[in-house]
Amino acid sequence: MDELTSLFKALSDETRLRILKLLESGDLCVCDFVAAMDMVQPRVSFHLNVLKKANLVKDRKEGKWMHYSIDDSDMFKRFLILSVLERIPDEQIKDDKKRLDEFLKKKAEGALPDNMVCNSCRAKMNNLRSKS
Amino acid sequence: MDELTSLFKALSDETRLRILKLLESGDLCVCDFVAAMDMVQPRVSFHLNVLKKANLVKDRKEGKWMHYSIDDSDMFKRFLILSVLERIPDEQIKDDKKRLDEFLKKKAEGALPDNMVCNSCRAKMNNLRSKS
DNA sequence: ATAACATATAAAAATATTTTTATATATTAT
DNA sequence: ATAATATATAAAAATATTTTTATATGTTAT
Repeated sequence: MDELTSLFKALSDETRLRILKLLESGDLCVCDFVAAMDMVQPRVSFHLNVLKKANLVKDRKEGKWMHYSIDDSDMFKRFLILSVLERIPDEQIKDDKKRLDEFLKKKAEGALPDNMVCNSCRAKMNNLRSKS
Repeated sequence: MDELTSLFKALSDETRLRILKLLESGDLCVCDFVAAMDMVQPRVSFHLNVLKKANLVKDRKEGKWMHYSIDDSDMFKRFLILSVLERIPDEQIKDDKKRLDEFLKKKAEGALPDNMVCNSCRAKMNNLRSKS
C-alpha cells in the first residue's frame, strides 16, 4: 500500500502541483523553478525529490544542470498527471509562468557566453527571442 | 487547487485506504470499522471525516448509527477509488475482513433484540448466518 | 589550482497531521 | 427521568512533513 500512499502524498501538495503544471510545457532545470516559483533552491529540490521518489518526474543531468521532466512511463501515473493538469486552470499559475518567462528572457538577454547555458536552455531562449 | 490537494491528501493515508477497501463490499457503520480495524472510535471517526470532506464517502444516519458508504457521484473520484481498490489485493486487508466478519457474526449470535440493530445491519447478519 | 556556479543534503525550526484521552450530543431502552 | 449506546468533537500529546539555514558535492571557467 506504501507505493499508493506515497504517490497520493506526492500529489497532495500545492507546491508540487505547481511544479507539475510548470512542467506541462516542457522540462526545466532547478534554477528555472527557483525563479518561476520565487522560492529558495533547497525547498524546490525537496519537492522535486518527493515527486521523483513517487516516479512522477524523472531527472537528467546536463553539465552542472539537472533537468526535470514529467515521467509518463506508467499509464496510471500518466493518467493521474493529465487529470491534475486539466483541473488546474492556467490562470492559477500565471504568476509562476510570468516569472519563468522573464527569467528565461533575462537569461537570453544577458548574452551569456555559450558555455554558461546548457543546450535545452538555449533552445528555449531562442524560442522566446523569436516570439518577442 | 485546494480541492485537488485535499482529495489526494485523503487518499494518501493507509488507514483511509483500508476504510475504502472495507467499504468495497457495502456500507458499514462506525462501530463496524472500530471492530474491523481494531482502533479506538475517535480515530476511526477522524479518518471517516477526512474522507467525507474530500467527498470520497457519504454518510447516512439510521437511528443512533451512522452508516458510511463510497460516494461515487463524481466520475473522477469514482475512477480514483476504483483504481485504488484494484491496486490493493484482498490479502492486504484480510485481518480487517476477518475481524469484521467475526464482529458481524457476534452481533448476530448475540441474539440482540430487534430494536438494538439497525435494518442494514440485520440484513448483513442474516447474510452471514445463512453462510455458516 | 582556484573561483564561481548549480544542485544536493543535513540539521534545526516551523508547521501540519494523526493519535489519544476526555467529554459532549443525540438516540433509544428501561 | 435515567441509563446505556453510538458517534462526534475538543484538547493535548505524539508524529510527520515542510521550510529554512548552513554546508557539501560536483562541474565548468579562469
